[in-house]
Amino acid sequence: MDALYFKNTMGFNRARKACEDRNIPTYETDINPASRFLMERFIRGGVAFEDQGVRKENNILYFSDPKVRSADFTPQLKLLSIDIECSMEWDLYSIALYGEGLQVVLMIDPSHGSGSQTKEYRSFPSERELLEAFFSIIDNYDPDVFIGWNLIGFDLSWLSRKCKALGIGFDIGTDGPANLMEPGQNFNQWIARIPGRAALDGINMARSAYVKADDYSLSTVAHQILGRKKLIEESGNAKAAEIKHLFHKDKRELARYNLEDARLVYDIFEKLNFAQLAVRRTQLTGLALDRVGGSVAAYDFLYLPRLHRKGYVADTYPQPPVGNGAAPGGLVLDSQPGFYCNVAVLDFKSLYPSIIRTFRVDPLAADVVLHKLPRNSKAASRRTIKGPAGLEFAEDSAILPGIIEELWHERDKAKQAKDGTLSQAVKIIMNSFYGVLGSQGCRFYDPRLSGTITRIGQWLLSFSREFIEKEGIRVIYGDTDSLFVYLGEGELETVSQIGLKVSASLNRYLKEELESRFNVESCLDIEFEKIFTRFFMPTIRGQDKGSKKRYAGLLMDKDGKPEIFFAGMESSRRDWTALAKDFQGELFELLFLKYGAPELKDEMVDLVLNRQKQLYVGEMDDKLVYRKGISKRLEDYTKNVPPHVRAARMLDKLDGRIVRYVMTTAGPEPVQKRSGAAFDYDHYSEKQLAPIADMVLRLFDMDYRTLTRNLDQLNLF
DNA sequence: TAGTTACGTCACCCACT
DNA sequence: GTGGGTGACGTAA
Repeated sequence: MDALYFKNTMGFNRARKACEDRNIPTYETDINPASRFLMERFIRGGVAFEDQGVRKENNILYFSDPKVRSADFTPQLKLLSIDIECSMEWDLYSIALYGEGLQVVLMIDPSHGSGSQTKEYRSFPSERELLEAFFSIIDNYDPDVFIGWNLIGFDLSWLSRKCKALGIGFDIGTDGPANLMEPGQNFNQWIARIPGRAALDGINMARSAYVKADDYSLSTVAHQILGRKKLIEESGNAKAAEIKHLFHKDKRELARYNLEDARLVYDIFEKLNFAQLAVRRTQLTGLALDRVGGSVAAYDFLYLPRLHRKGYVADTYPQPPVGNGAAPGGLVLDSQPGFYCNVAVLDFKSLYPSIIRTFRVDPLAADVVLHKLPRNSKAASRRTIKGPAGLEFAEDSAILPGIIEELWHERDKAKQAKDGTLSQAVKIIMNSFYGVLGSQGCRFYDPRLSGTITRIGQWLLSFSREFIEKEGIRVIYGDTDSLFVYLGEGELETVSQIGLKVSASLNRYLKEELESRFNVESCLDIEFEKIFTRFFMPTIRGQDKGSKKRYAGLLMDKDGKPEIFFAGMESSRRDWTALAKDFQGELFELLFLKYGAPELKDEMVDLVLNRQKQLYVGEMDDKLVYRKGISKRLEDYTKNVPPHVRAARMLDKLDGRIVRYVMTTAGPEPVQKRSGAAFDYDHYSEKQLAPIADMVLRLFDMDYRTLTRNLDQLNLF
């Protein structure tokens, strides 16, 4: 293998083309040369420059052909939240800027000049003058990162187009104008190239940090995270109309609204530590601040330099697919439905990463065995490891286990230092490795590799289950890395001790068995994670068979307060109405807190009948909204047309991906555009209340239909 | 500027009664 | 009217 080095990208591209034309195979040619330069030097975020060739101009340092090396540096990023308001007709109304020690709204106001200017409210006669002031404020404030909500896809791209139309540079960088790239063939996102600064979108950050919300509008997320609401709650046309109204009638109020939005984004970033999370992920993966989500890219960045140091290079992506098709996923045990007291959850900590470590799962280590590749270690250490399932690996050639081990230590350190942000960043990356190996988008894709991980996971879960059952403890459910064990009646203290004892002896047993069966040192760790003092496992709707991935349980939270936890149930899904979710919450609160009390059954019947009655008399009208995502273009729903699509088609313009609609006697209607038809209470009773009630009522040999029909006959309403 | 599979539920559609 | 098949969605892990 020859390595070719180039002085510039043009030479690189020319040689690449020449090789392609002559059918000369090349390797890793898809890697961007700048990324290559950084990854081979293990530069991940922090860079040290040697001071030769440094020049300073306009407070900016320029380096020409400097020596660089990696450096440990954690910046405190200076954030600037920006938000624009504009008309549907493409007129700019205002821009709000919010940062530390800076809050100002720039407002278009042709009617008067500098009359009512303050530090926080400045008006301008034209878009051009406003934008020039905007650029000048940015220049003075000198932020590292712009933040916003749909910032790149909306605010920045809007401003970029506006600047182009006005014939002025989009001058928000430190050194030359910013470049906004539309979603196109190679990438499906808006990309902002801003010299000297980055742009981080709150929506992406929220998703990548696993913030769960019914939708990702600023309004919803701000309410959930900060408990604060936007000043204008409408959406779509109503919002546009309100903004237009304010612009013409009450500019100060519009400014207040505009600034509050910018501030909400800023506060969400502060509260959830988004900027620090992005910095930490950059330091762990080497990926640029604004693209830390790329799992495949992160894998390449960490893996390739180490592969080279072992004397190998990887293929250029893409390659024709290897192996045929499918790898299994996690094992999900059949559940034993019913009501329980004291169900403990035993849980493998970071199961897949610990399998990779224990059994040395690795692309190179597999190829070394499969293709008998040369190994450069001493014969004595040329051991191969074969676990309970899947491929065999050459221990001395494995790279990935070492990467995970390093990350594992980082995570332990982070936990010790109580750095939750770092700990979370490490966890996200460790967990992505399995997915990457099973993804066609990765140059190391091989379903035999991902399949080895999942099969060993399945084996471990079954093995653990058998151990626990041999101890005389019932396992009522399990999913991928968890076992739900029934500990029986008794004081919380007593049964918790049993749980702790079982998990400890299981850990010991696993260690011994893996050592003797596979000659490996176990990195697996099963933990007594929590205990539900009350637990409910539902059946599949309309059947007696236990359901999977759905359950409800009663936990004690940190302050010793009882808290109901729902997994997979209607309460944890956005596509059920508040009517159903609130009802389910109330039913389970009653069931769990009053379990064993003689009045439970009567109160349950009362609750069910009451809610139905309230529904029909209109007291629940504000809880009848469904939310459901649209994932295709509206005209592409051809096989069948579900209700949310029917509702969406009634709208002039879809505002976001999620449709909010209600069921009326005239069918589904979007909340933004009601025909005036009445709510279809029968629909809500049958589709939202009945299934929720029946799940619990069957414990008492009752059902919703009988209960409510009897009531009808008694003519109570 | 491409992490994965397993699962439950619903509405719609169509063949059949 | 019924019931099986399927597309779509959102979720667990």
